[in-house]
Amino acid sequence: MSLPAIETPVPESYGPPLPLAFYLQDTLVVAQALLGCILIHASPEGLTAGRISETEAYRSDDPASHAFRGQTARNATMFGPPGHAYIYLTYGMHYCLNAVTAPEGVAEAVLLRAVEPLAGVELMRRRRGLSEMGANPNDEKARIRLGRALCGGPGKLCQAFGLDRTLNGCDLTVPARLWIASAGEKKPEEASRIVATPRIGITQAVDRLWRFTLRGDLYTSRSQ
DNA sequence: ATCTCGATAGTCT
DNA sequence: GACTATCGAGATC
Repeated sequence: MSLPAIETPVPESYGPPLPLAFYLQDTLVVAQALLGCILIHASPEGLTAGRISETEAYRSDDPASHAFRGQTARNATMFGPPGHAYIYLTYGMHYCLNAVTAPEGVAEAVLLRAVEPLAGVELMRRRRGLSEMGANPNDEKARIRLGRALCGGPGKLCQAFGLDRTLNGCDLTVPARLWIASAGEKKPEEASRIVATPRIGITQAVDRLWRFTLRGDLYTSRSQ
């Protein structure tokens, strides 16, 4: 699946796209390593970007995974090559974005649940249908409130970024339309901030602590 | 702060 | 026909 690339300037600080090898690490490792990386969508309407703040891992041996009962038309992308976007509609009205992991044929993925908006906030606000929201950039509390309203949840994030089915299967390792950038070298102290909690909205395998956030990061779908 | 519920449509049994 | 990797509004504590 490939849509025409959108030529648009992207801040150097976002770093290069994460390479294929990144997505071939263990899915639990990928889910944690994606925290702090930058999700970027260059759309015809403009650029949106955000710092990934909440993820969930879905593995092949995992009753909560769409792919647990085998391949179907919906989950086919999960069985495809790693480093691609798996986007699906849930509850009849919300899209969810995943990064496919594991070698082709092994259906695993990481759900992106929340990001901190970095670029295209006005566009996000329009797409989310939010009008004026006291967005004084000097007020930290207000910034976090706005960030969570825009991108604090998997469905919100997809709406704010303008992601839908047409981007299902998009190659995330190529800076053309939708990709994930490294944000530069990881600070070693970041690893000590990772918090593992139960995944949200599932009824199977709730004992697996495969939802990941960074301690102190408030740009999440809920606290803790 | 935490809850309950309705919206809505595609997917799977 | 049941279920869903969600969200927002409204009620209640």
